[in-house]
Amino acid sequence: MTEQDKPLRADARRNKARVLEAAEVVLARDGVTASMRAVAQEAGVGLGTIYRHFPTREALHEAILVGRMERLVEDLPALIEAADAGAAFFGFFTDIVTNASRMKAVADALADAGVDVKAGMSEVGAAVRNAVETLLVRAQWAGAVRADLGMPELLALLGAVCLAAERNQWGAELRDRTLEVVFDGCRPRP
Amino acid sequence: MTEQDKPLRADARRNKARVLEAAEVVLARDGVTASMRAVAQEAGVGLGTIYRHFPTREALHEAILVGRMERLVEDLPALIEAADAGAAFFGFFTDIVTNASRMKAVADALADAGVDVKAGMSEVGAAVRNAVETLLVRAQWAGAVRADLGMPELLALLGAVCLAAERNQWGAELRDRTLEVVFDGCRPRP
Amino acid sequence: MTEQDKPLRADARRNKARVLEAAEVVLARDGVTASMRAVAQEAGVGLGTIYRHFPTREALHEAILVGRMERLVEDLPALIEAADAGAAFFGFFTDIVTNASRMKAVADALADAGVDVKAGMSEVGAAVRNAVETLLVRAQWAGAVRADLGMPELLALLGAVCLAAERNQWGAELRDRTLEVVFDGCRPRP
Amino acid sequence: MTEQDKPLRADARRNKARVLEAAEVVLARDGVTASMRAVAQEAGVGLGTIYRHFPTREALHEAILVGRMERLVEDLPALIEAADAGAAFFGFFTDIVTNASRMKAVADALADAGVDVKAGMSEVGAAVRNAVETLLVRAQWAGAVRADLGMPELLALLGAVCLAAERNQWGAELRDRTLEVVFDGCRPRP
DNA sequence: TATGAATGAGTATTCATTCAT
DNA sequence: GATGAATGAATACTCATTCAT
Repeated sequence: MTEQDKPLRADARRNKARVLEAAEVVLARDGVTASMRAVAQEAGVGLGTIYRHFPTREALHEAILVGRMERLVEDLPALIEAADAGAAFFGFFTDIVTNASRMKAVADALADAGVDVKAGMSEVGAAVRNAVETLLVRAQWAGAVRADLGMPELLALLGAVCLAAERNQWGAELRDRTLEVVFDGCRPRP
Repeated sequence: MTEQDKPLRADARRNKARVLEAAEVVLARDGVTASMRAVAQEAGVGLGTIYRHFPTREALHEAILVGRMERLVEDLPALIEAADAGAAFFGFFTDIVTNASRMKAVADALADAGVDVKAGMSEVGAAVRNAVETLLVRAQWAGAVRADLGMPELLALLGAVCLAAERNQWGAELRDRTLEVVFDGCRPRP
Repeated sequence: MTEQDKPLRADARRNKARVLEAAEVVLARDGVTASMRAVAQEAGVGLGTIYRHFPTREALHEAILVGRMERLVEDLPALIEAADAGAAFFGFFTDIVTNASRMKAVADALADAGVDVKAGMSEVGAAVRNAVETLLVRAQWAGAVRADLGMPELLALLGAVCLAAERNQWGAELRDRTLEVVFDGCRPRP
Repeated sequence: MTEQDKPLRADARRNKARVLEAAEVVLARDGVTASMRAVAQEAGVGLGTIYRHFPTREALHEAILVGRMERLVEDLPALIEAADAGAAFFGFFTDIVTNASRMKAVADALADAGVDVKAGMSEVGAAVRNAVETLLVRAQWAGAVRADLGMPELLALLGAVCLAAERNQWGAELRDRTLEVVFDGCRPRP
């Protein structure tokens, strides 16, 4: 049994979680240029502890991305089973945008549109894309979404709106009015 | 009488332009964290030359913004006079997005929708917004754009698509397919 | 509970001392414009180590001041108890001037006569002034110093001689001859 | 006739004088670290003009020193001829200290006590020292100053008091009280 | 294992000096 | 002669990363 396979001690696992949580808070507050020291302080651990769990700053950021993806995936199965496929599709879209401020990285990942996925994120990323595709196809079958809407432009749109909503702090009204335009563009011409 | 009123010497003006050009290239390449030294090297000038024309890194970034705005404004009068108001509207939208890789800041500014514009950019920013509004109203009068589309959501959409197109390096096809959805959303329901 | 209360690790304290020592040497050699890098090199530590212990250049300079003051204060109680009040007074004066090359800042502080002392130095500065006053009064009672010599001019003289001795690298002979003139001026007319 | 011998054109001479004057003002205001640009602005000339007259920053500073020395020398012949040699001696000392705020450099030069005189200053510096020595010797002959007071300690004292008076902004009263002590130290024991 | 002290390359900015205009 | 634009070495300070305690 190599050292890599060893399960983490309880306190080590707890520390890893605290670091991740703190990193999300600090990145949200200070932006991508937030320092490792700031993360350590927020987490209440030493700098070395961060580096024990994440070998580089990049690795920590990537771990946050993966975490967000995983949380996203959790909600998907229920939506996929929903009766109203159109409502599920548009609702999912709206949910993501509404939470865009905590989803910047998700937006980034979605906007990547399948290219250039970072190592370690391929599985969960693929899971998300699969689920989105399922939502899309079901909504198209149900006639709620135009048949010629492809995944690339859907992901591109979703990513774009998330990015802008987070960056420019869209209010609820602006978000709803903007999404209404986008959704109308997604609906079949009558 | 002050130095501000004096026109720059020919070589100084040339250098200032080179710095701005280089800064656009370097910012596009390295992101907002690009160093002043990198800009100086790209421009082929000394570090001091940058600081002669732009007292701080912030000032340089703002100058880039203003420059982009100004270039944008130059094309607007012709569009406003165009016969086909709908084509002018959608064409302008497409133009901006097509050049989005060099227009990140424009997107920011547009999306800001008039809020928190840096000093010195208010005028040109307002000019752009005015022109966009004219294009919108004319396109609505011509029946090419739905009547209930307001400026806030239009600017939000425009900003979002620009931001994403620049950030994720959309290819021509992805861009066109995505814009087609957005444009359909802007058109009146038949 | 805070970091401030924690005692420094042994090596950290050693490094802090080395930095202070090196800073004294370098400031004496290069003047107040000495660079932080020069201090780091003299101390044999990295630049960052200096900044860990002293957040700014100003803070380092102030720490040197305080350190010198403290060393000065250590010697005072014994002098104040000395049998020969005149010898104690003139001896103290001579001691300070003799060490003037490492006491430039003390001179500044003394000459300031209580005005404009940096925060954190007021206490020790006041202690020095109190002790000097005690030495003076006792020497006057003992008839070794003229009764009309006040603290302001005493501190002014002390500061002046220290400043010049440090600045112009007085040799032992020049210092002694000069002090003899000053001391004669301090003695009562027979 | 080489270029070096050519007398300066009237405007050039005027500019040189303006630069010197401005440099005195700026150095007094900003200290020795004052920038050449600040001097140029105060003088109302271009940077290049300064460098036409003074090849380096050092040269400018030295020129200021020489100028101050020269002004000092102008007053000396009258003092040397004065009837009361003691009054002349102490009066000269007081005058210098009184003007110490504009005499910092003089103080520096005097305090050098004959060592390390900068090139170009040797003549005027020597003139000053000669005159001071004459004042001293005459005062000693007149019995107003103790016979064992040598030039080195006299210059050292003078320099010290000037330095401190300028640095710590002595008021008139503090200056007079302090000088009284020094002068008493210079007088013969009765 | 956890800590945080140490490191030093990298950043923005200033300023003496040169030289084209 | 005068100007001020250009230069780039130098400075204070930050921060990702390593490693002794």
